[in-house]
Amino acid sequence: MADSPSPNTNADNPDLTDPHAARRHKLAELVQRGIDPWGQRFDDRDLNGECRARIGEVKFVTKEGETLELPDVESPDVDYRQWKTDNGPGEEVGPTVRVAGRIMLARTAGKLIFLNLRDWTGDIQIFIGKKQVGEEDFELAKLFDLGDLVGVEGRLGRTNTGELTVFAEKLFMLTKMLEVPPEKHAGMTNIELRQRMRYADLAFNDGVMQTFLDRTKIIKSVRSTLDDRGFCEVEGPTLHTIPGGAAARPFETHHNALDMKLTMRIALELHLKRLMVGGMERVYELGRVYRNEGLSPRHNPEFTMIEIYQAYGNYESMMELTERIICDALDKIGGGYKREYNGQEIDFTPPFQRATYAELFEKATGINPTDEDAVMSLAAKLQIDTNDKHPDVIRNEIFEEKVEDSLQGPIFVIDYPASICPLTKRKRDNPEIAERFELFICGMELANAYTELNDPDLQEELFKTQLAGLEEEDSMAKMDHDFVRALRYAMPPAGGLGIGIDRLVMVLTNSKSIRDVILFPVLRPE
RNA sequence: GGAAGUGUAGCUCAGUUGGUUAGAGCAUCCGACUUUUAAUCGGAUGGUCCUGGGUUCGAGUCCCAGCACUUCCA
Repeated sequence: MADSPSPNTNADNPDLTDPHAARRHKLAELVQRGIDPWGQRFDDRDLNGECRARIGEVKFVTKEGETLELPDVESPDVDYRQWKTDNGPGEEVGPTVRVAGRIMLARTAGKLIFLNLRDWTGDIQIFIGKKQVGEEDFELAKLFDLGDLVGVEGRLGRTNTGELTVFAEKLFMLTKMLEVPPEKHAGMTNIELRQRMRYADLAFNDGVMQTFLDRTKIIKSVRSTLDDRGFCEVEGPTLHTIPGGAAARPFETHHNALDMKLTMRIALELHLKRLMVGGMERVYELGRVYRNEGLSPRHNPEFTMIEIYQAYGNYESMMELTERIICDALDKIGGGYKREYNGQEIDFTPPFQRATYAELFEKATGINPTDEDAVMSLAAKLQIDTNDKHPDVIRNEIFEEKVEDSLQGPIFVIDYPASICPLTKRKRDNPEIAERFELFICGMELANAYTELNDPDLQEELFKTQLAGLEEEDSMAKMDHDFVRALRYAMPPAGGLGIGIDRLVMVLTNSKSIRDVILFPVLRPE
């Protein structure tokens, strides 16, 4: 692939029509002229975005010395050439700037070169005229290739079409690119290449940088929402001796000095609850968890989640908090509460819709979920394996198949069957129902919250009860004696909330795959 | 784990029923052009058709196996 240099690159007589060889040749040419192809300090520069914001400082000075404001060329009514004809002769005069960035496009027109220079605040056009920059710099400009990082010093102005442009006076080679850039219209579309070479994806594909900058904004926003409400961020261990807090298969590793098996964490829950016992009344952790499962557009083996615990709250408090976190994040990235995801309009205006597990089940299947015979016969019709399975497990498989995909949301599904929620407090008036909700958007589970179980004896009992029909790795029922001991020291009644950050970012940035919001998703080696 | 799809130049893609020397655009190189903006115009270079077998006079194309990716399902 691209990492093997072409055979022409080392030959004495390189084939200059080979793009790689041509770049190597120009590199050598730069060195020969005493120009460092890898650049030097240039941090006293102006960002392209700042330059664009200074467009108002560019004036038109007529031959008579009169200074005119320039018209707004963004307006379709303005023909800038005509405006100049009407007001000329004269020239545009703006402040001197220093910019740096990657050459995205280049157009030569005789003894002129136009560049589109990109930094992470956007693009700006560069005008390089042979007469204007002088022979030496013009020869340097001829050694520039698409993708090179260059610096330009010059005056801000406008071209005849009105475009804001840096009229170069001095050029700086900052770094040569030795690889060939992707196709300039289509970009790099091969999904595997984009993920393997995220650097090139970020540098050359539109929208990729914005998605990841939005991801950062969203995560910052989540933290600030919680910090503003007095929550304390902590860091729990990522190496666990007992993988707990979720139903998932862990990654296993080994500690040499202690000669013991360790597992990567699959959830944050049990350690955060220990901290609540210790008196951290509002606590959260935002971090990576690892689940040894298959890959899909919604699953990556390592992903980012946040878990939040609030003493003296319950799942109702967590619903309000969930809405607050999402709406604050939407405010930060802009674009309003009505957004498109996968072609559907999602309305995030709070409060989000709420419906119970039982009523959604009945609506989708026409069957009352407490009617065991009807549930069993439906399961048979759906060809769900019912052997040795607890009725609630079967019920939940039907729910996943018939209800979840159709939940466009945002909708809180509340009040789950208690037997599938071993870490959750039961409803006081109905011990069959757990105080739990899941937030669904476009059929995707985004958040999961409980009124947390804090009865140590009941917790111990639930750890011992393996639900019939569940594989061990699918069960949350893994005895953690220290956790039960912690509960005996009294954990306050509390609400707990977990949010899948990657999925939240997917929905808020309209990304179809979790791999579009994870910089370096898991891939097989090349 | 199962099914379907994809894999051709550095990148994006065509490639007919199996038939001459595998094409285009971008990029690259040469030439023209001092206000272009997906610049334009003229010319040139560039291929392990994913890998390995097989069928055939002849395979990018058909068959088998494998690899990678994508999507759907479990």
